[in-house]
Order: sequence, then structure tokens, then C-alpha cells
Amino acid sequence: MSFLSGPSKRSSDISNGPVTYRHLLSPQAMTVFNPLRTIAHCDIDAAYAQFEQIRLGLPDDIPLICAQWQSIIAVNYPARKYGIKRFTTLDEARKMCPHLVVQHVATYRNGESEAGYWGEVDPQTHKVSLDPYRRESLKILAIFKEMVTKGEIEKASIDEAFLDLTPMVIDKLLLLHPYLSIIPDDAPEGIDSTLPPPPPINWSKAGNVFPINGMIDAASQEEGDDQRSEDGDGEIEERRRDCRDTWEDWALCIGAEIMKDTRDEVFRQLHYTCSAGIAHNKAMAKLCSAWKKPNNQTVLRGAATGAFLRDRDFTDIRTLGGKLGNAIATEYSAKTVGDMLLVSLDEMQSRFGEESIWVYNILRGIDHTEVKGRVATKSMLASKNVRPNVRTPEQGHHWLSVLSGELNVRLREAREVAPGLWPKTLVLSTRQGIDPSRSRQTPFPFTRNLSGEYIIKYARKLWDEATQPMKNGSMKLNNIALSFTGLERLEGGQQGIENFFAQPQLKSSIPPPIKSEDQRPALLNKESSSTSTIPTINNLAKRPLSPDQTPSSSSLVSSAGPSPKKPRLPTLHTGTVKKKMGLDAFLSKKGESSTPNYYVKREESPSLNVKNDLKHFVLDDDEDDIGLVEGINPSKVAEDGTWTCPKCSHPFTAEASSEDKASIVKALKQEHEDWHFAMSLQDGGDSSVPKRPKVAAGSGGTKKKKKKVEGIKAFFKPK
DNA sequence: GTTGCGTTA
DNA sequence: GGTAACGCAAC
Repeated sequence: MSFLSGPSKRSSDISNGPVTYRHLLSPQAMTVFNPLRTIAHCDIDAAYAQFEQIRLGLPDDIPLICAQWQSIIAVNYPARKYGIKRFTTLDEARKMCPHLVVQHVATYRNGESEAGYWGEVDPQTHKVSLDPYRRESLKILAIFKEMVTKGEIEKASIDEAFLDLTPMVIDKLLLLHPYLSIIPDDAPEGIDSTLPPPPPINWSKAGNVFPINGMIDAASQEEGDDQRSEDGDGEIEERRRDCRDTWEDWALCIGAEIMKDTRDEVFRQLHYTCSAGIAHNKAMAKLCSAWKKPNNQTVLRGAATGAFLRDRDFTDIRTLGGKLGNAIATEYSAKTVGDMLLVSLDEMQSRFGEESIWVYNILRGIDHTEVKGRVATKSMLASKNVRPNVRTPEQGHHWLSVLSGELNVRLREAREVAPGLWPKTLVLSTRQGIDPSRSRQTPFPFTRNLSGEYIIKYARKLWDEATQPMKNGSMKLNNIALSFTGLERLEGGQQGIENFFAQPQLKSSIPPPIKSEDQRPALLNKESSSTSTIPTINNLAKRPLSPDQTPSSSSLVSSAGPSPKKPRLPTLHTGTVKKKMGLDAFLSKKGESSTPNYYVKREESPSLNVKNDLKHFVLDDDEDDIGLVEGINPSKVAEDGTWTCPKCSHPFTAEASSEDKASIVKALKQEHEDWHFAMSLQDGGDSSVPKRPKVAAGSGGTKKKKKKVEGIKAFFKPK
């Protein structure tokens, strides 16, 4: 695109000029720089709490919280009236509001393949499931798509989305003002002529319109410097006075109406209320959606962004909420956006590198990041903070089976909607204490016979690798997580994926009989996700934390502190000495040249049935490979394929042909033993494990790595 | 391209 | 506390 070169470097080119016919009519002008760009951010009010309220069929006005173990993870608005907050304890909350409804999130109970809501939950034996919420989230997304047929929709989290309303807004604008679609013959500059002045706007269906002169009602804002005159005439009069409506405002107003209709539709279909922000870009829309809550929306016009941003803590801005924002705050002793406005671009760039133009812009309400039409989810994580800590492989294996079971359910479910969906890799991560978590991954070969067992097979393999260095008894894991990444829809051959992947649904996690005549997917193309009929909004914007490898930012870094192993890492150890620092510093990792041996090189581990370079797409239905997992079984499945639990004498058998019977019973046995194990955990089974001093594996590597981490933390100290 | 880690939300 | 996306650096 022509914007890619030259002009796009200046933030002032297109968006600051007047709106022209080109902005309205030229497909080439539909970029992130189009002044009519209209973006909405929408989030569900106290999402989890609302989801539970509706699931339970409760009226809107009763106070309800959603709990996870002993913590509160969502508080609905009626409950907020009692002063209940996210960090209030359950007991306090119940005191503050005796008739409070407390609903715990769904959990998987041991050995069960489906999450549910139970009377009693125990973090030692249950695993939280957010699946019900993901399902609601998808329903909401579907309504967004139903209502916003033309622009991209980006799921930002389980309860938030960005919507690019621009294409719909432009259509509507042309519909409302047909004369705009005809460039007058006498237009001085043809398609680049400025549009005629717009008629006044009727904002009555747009929701709140943030006033240009600052806060009118101080509902959520502490101090507004009251610029406006005394008359006490309120919002209406204020609007009249600043009604220098522009075509950009028209776009926002139309966008707001679309958003209002969309929110109404969500409520009509699902009974969820949500709040939205409508602005010219993502960062402003996001801030804006939080302005009036719940069940409300706010429009931020270009002319009002100064007043809107000025007194705001700049770390409230998306992407500045972390270490980067903190470092900037420290560097300039700044708190509000207004404070930061005093810092020149040159100044910022000399300290934080060329890429800080992005920060400079966003502080001025400019953000060119695009709304990505995100289709499917790209990863699935099942994570568990284990208590008591896991100290033995057996305990580890137990949780692996729980996590595998969950992933099994989730992948299956996802495949019902997206046939052929399959993860490239399986990742295991573990954490000890407050150390950063460590992960190991492996390709995840395709199988028709997906099951919890199949996942466990690979999970155990990773486990063995990951815990290799802990063989000395230093194992004390407090978190275990298993995830699928690189989730993608494989495409089948001539028959089409639907055919290829269609198969009888299994109702349990028991692996079905092995089939050796499986085919493999014929081809593996990526599907293009962008199917929009309008021209794509080009990615011309620098992302907040985009690659910053320009010589300027790295070479300008002069480090004074102890020399880091990586030259790109700034090593400022205190905030007192000013140094140049690239934004990329925040991306640099703590990796070290001297890492423990076992991390330096991956072992040439025996391949997991990777038969050719199709790698993970290779079919792997060889259930006998389960044998590669060393059993912890004290007793064996008998030759007749039956088994009796030595602990509780429960007999197990299966109705199937003799070969299948054995493998089914094997699986049942594993599951059953896991259950016993889980029960033993409840009784403090962990305590029998002798405690050993932690021993660092390898040479001094571990220590060095740790030191480094702390060094950086010391500089980027959390608020 | 893969692996492992870090940052942000 | 449980998820998710994405980017980098070193293989």
C-alpha cells in the first residue's frame, strides 16, 4: 500500500486533515489512518457473576458473587452496593450482605470427565473449569457477528471484544447522506476534496457522549478542572455549545447506534448486560467502555480526548499497565497523561528508543493498532495450582491425568464446532515456589482416537524430561499446567475435512479399539481467516511492543551496571541514573548464556512416532505406546482382561472383544487408581515424602540465571 | 521452523 | 488463581 512508505511515518498526515471523499469512497483509504475509523470495545459487566446469575435463573437485582476456592472472582452490581469487592474475603462478604448468593465456579471432580457444580469443592481434589464461561463467551461473540456483519471482530478475552465498525458506519453514512457518494463536478481537488460541512448530529441514541470541556458529572473522576461556565445548565447545554459536529463525529454516532443495537440484542437473547466504548481507536475505546458501568456506553469524540485523558493515570492505558508503564513513570516522575504530555518526542526517544513514538501517540489518543479478526482460539491451557505441592512422580501423574482429561474434553468440544481442529504441540509447564515456570513441549501427532489417555501418553513423556533434574528429590511443584498450542484447522483431501474427521463420538475417555487402516490428512493448508469483503485495514501501525531491533534503540543503550550477557538488555540497577533504554528492553528475556546443562540442549529424545517431516500431523493410533509410560500399578490386568482393585476389591471388566477388553480395563484401572491416589492426597498423602534440600542441577548456571532475574526485577520493581 | 521464556491483560 | 495472545532469542 502506498501508506506503507513515507507519509505513514508521520502521525499527522491523514488523520489530522479534513475528511475527503476519498476517505469515504476509496477502498484504498480504508486503513487504520482513515479519520472515519470507528472502533468499539465491549465488555460484559461482571461477566462470571452474570453468567452464574442467568444460569441459576435468578433475577437481575439480587447480590451474587462468583467464587473460586476462598476467593471472589466476580461481584455483580447489586452486590457491589454492599461494598463487596474482588479482594473481599468470602466471610467478610457474607457479613456485609447476609443474603448474598455465593456461587462457586464449575470444577472437575476426580476421575470425572465432565465439569459440574457441586455442593462442596476442595482445591486438593477438584480442578476449576472455566468452560461454562467460554461457552457463554462464544454465544456473545456469535451475536456480535450476527449484528456486525461487515467489520472485524476481535475477541480480547473471555468477556471483552473489539469491533471494527468502520465498514458498517461508512455504509450507513452514505445511506443517510446519499449526496456524499457523488463527487461534485466542481470539486476543486476531485476525490481529495473536503466534504461539505455536516448537518448537526442527533446523539440521542448514542449513549453518553464525553463532553469536550471536561467532566460534567464527577461520577467516576476525582477532580475535573472545571473549565465550563457557571450556568449550571448541565449536559444538554454543554453539548449545544460544543456542537461543532464533524463527519468524524457522525461516524462515531452511527457506530454508537450500531453498538447500542448490538448490546440490546445480547440482552434480548442472553440477558447479559454489557458496557461499551466507541472511539476512533482501540486504546480509546477500551478506556471509554469503563467510563459508565454497568449497562452503558460512552462515545469519545476526537475533540474530547484531551479532556478525557488529561487527568487519567497513564498506566490505565492498555499496554502501559505493566513494567513499561512503570519504568516510564519512574523515569519522568509522571503519573497522569497530562504529566507525560510535557515530555517531548525527542526526549522520550532518546531514553526509550525510536519506537516510543507509539507511546507518545497513545498519550495523545492516537492508536493505529488494528482490530484483528480473530477466529479460533490458538491455544488451550489447563492449569492447576496444586496443594499440597507435588513431590513425587505419582502425584504428578495424577494431576497430569486430570489436566489431560480436561484438555480432552475441551478439544473435543472445540472440534464439534471446528472439525479438524488440532494442536501442533502439547506443552507441559511446571513451577516451583516463586521461580519462573519452566516448560517443555512436544509435537502432538494427530489421532482419530483422541482420549485422555492419548494426551497423558505425551504429557508423561514431557513430565519425565521436565523432572529429570529433580531426580535428586528437589521436586516441590506448586503449579502444573498442560496446554495445546498452535491450534489450527487441518484441511482434508478431496473428501473434505468434514468427511475425513467425522467419526463416532466416544462417550467416555476410554480409548476405542485400535484401527490400523487410518489415513492421514491429505493436505494441510492454512485457511485464510480474513474473509471480509471490504479492503483489509492495513497493519501500518507499530504495535505497542513491536519488534524493536533498530540499531538506534539498541546501539544507543549505554549500560553502566554489571555487564549483562545480552548487550540489548539495559542494566540500569537504580532509577537514579538516567540511561537510554530501548522499549525492547521489556521484551528481552532473562535468558542467560550459562544456563544449566539440561537446558542448553534438548536431549535427542526418542521420537514420538514422528515418522516423517509431517511431524505432528502424522497419525498416531498406536495405543500400545502407552506402555512407554512406566506404570505405577501395583497389580496387573489379568489375562482374561479383568482386574480387581487391591485397595477396595472393586472388580473391573468390559464388554468387548478380548484385545479391546484388556486395553479398556487398563484405562479403567488407571482412572480408578488415580482416584485412590487423589483420595490419599486428601488424607495428607504428601506428608510421607521426605523433605530434601534443594540442589541445583548442573554447574553454577541456575544461580546465575536467578541472579539475573532479580537484577531486572530490582530495576523494574513492581508498583 | 521449533523451543522456552517473558510481558501484558 | 486460571487463561490467553504474542514477541523474542537461541537453536
